[in-house]
Amino acid sequence: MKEAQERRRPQESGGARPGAAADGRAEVLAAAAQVFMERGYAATAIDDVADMLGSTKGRIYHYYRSKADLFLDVHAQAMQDLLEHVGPIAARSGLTPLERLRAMAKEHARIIMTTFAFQKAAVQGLERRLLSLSNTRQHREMRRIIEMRDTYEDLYAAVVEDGIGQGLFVRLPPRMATKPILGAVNWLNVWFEPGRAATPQQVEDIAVLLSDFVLRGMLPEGPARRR
Amino acid sequence: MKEAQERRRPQESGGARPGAAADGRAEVLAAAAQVFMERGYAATAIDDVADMLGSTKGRIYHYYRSKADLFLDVHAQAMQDLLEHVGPIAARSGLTPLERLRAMAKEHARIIMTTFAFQKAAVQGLERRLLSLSNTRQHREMRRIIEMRDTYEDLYAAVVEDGIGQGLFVRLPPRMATKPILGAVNWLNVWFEPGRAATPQQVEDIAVLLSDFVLRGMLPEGPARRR
DNA sequence: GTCTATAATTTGATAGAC
DNA sequence: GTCTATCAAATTATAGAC
Repeated sequence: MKEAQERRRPQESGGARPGAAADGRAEVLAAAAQVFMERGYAATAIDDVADMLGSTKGRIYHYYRSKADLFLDVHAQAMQDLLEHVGPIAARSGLTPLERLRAMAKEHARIIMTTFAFQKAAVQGLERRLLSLSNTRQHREMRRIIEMRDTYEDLYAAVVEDGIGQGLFVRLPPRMATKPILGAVNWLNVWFEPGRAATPQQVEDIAVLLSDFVLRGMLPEGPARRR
Repeated sequence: MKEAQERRRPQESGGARPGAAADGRAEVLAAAAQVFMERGYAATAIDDVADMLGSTKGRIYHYYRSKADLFLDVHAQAMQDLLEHVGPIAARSGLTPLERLRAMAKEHARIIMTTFAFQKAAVQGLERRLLSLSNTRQHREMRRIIEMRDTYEDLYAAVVEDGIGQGLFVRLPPRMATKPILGAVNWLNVWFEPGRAATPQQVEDIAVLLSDFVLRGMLPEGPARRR
């Protein structure tokens, strides 16, 4: 049974995206991200999102036609955040593949921690569950999101390939190498708790630890290391 | 009716755990793992599990009193599989921390790929969603599962600490170091598709790639490497 | 733009036949 | 041990008032 819960404010810790405008639609979106993060897509009732907003369903259905549309928008926003911030680093000139990979992973980690609700909701919903959308418009939007995700992975595959070509990285199939790289960082979505340990300094430390880890994961072992 | 205590091995394609016996309860459990994996906990209807079994609800409710109990058992089984297989490696004598960490991660990866339904269902349900179990018996079972998970992480923290003590690994807080290690491997639950790429050789290759990656992630960079 | 009220559907769980 | 039938609750989405 669903307990009566007091209404909370939107844009609580973890739910707010910095720079998110305060128009109605964005407020609804942020609240949805928060609740999807906490309960997952299927377990979230539209009424839960309304409660989070301190309003009723009417407000949500004014901006979104369905729960699936709402979720798709959260997911799209999450992917766009990644592409917007990591894309420029991937394209920046004057960096070695080492510096580039490290900077990309570090920024990725930072985005997860600072827009946690969106990222975590998106990762949870990455699933086949939504592939069964019969609605054409929704299905197109989902294809677009999957494309964004593939584009994002391409950024990593490219820097890996570059690093291998320059003899800096271990020789792995670039597409395969992106799996542990993204896995090590994306696992933040499972263990990170924005409530505690969310001072800027702690976020920075975690981002550095993770990005250094994945960089070392791509570096050949030093000759002086014993086995 | 109360629940039986013992559980045995299920035996389906994606949910296959090797060494299968075929009692009714285990069949139900394996089918549940399969469906939970595909749709997630909340989106799974008991009728879906019944369909997977080619039967009706009655069969499921004969063995389990609720959907939550069914899920808890899938989760417990997944954790037990990890502890049973990786625990002995963590305790084996005559291995350096390097060899030990690599063997542990490799076995972990292998278990994910060979008991995929159980592992993936468990990772998806790691969530806060189940923490709101009011039922006392279920709540106790959940505490037990969380304890298993903590115990499992301890295995990695211990070998990391050991390796740091011997000057083999980079100096990181052991608990923090386990995050990217487990993340790189557990990310398999997101991208691996047991349908394709599931020949024993491919499973082996992936396990080696991932375990080598996490090992390198813990090794200090060689002195001859340019930055 | 947001609310109340409600229709339509799904679903967890139980009872009792066989 | 499994099935059929059914209920009670929850939930998505809509209609129309304000």
